Amino acid sequence: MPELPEVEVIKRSMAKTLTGQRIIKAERRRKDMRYPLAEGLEKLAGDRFSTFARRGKYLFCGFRKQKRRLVFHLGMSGRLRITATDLSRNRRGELPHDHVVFTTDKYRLAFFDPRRFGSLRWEDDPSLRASVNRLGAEPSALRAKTLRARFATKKASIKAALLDQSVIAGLGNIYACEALFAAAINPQRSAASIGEGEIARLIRAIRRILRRAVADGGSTIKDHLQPMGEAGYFQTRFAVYGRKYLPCRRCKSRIMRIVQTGRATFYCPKCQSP
DNA sequence: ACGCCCACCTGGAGGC
DNA sequence: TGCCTCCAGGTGGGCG
Repeated sequence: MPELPEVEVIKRSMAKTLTGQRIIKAERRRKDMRYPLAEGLEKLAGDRFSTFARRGKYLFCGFRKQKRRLVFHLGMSGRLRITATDLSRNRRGELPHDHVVFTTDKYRLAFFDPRRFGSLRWEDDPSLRASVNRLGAEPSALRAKTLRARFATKKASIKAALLDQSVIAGLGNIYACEALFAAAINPQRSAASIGEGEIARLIRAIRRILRRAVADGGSTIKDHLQPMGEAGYFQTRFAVYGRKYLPCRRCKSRIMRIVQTGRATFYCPKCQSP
């Protein structure tokens, strides 16, 4: 589910609602996720939520007393849900897939993830640190020169390069497709073939798309909801993603769907001609 | 060393 | 209604 804009929207909502909230209870309901869920959450009882930060698709959550931050990754289907009460529970008293639940004076925060590709680890967890250390530049900090140098040695397609988190942190399948359309670059071109002017255009396109997506609350296709339950609306503005055979918004050609490195790529063959 | 395939899971959609 | 197949906003281990 969540790429950079969704994680950013979730982070802002959590910061607004949870900062300073006193934790009454933090419990792990299930630990057999892709990575074992952080241990020792019960020590957070009596502590308070303090800071919220994002790096790539990782969400960092800091506390007043506990030195280490907790780090969420939402995988494909992860959500963070804030409810005022426990009304969200079913007859048996639980929502299935609420793998971690924080209870504060006012709220219940649940880490919900049916597919269990997500993770919740302490920031000093070796596997988490390795992943975060590998991350490339935040889109806001991208420099044309360094990006071009990075692409120059790649044999993969530009689409695959944009999904490589060690090059740019935070882009996923939706926003990679949308950025390539906005920059009028064919997704099958090799990363190394992207020229100076195109790199500059691509960086501007990435920033513009991400900024608009955040402003729209992210993209809600099936899973993503903001913590308080609101949908995102950027999906209504998709130029190509999920629009196979629909007319291009710019030139009316049919949008095509191909598969690159196992992922669907949507593009306009005319606007993004090779 | 890099690029690609695949597994890791669940659930929704669509076909029959 | 049910059953089957395909598909999905990500990541990393393993293999060529």
